[in-house]
Amino acid sequence: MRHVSRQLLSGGAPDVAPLLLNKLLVHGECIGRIMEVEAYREDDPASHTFRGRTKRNAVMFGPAGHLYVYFTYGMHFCANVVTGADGSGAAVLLRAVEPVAGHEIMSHRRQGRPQLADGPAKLCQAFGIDARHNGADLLAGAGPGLFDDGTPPPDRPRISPRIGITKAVDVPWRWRV
DNA sequence: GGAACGATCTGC
DNA sequence: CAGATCGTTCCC
Repeated sequence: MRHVSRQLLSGGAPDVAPLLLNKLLVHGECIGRIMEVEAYREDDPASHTFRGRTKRNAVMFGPAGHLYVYFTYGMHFCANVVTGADGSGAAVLLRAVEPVAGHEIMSHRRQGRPQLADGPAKLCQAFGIDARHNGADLLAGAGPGLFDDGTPPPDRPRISPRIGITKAVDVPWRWRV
């Protein structure tokens, strides 16, 4: 199994997002197949980068292949794969993965709840992803990684507007298997 | 300095 | 459907 290529992530977020479906998120013994994603980019009112670079969103403006982790609602972390050219302020939000391995530890981290990773904050909790992983390189080294096991993205992913936002609510940048 | 608000989840 | 809970952002 090999890392996803940096090249694959170098395009615009709405182009890259559907290509991440069926890729594998790996962290420690936990493995999950990506089932749902959303795209965000700099000219997009719903994006954290819309109002320019800040300390919080700096990673999104960095090179593709790094992890942008943000804290929200006072208690949740969400994880994004940074895409596009260095300086472009775009990323793909990981909204859901299907657990492939590490069910036991995920279930423990999720306090026995049956839904392990079917939401952006739930998957971070299940995989033990938090602020320490903000900026991590997903394509090299230890820590969380993004892998390709040869499973292609779906030919006809479900496409719909993004969830939980209040701006650009009709932009259809949500893809799911 | 202060207030408003989340790319959410859970339990009622 | 409302409450939890706090860092970030924006406005005064």
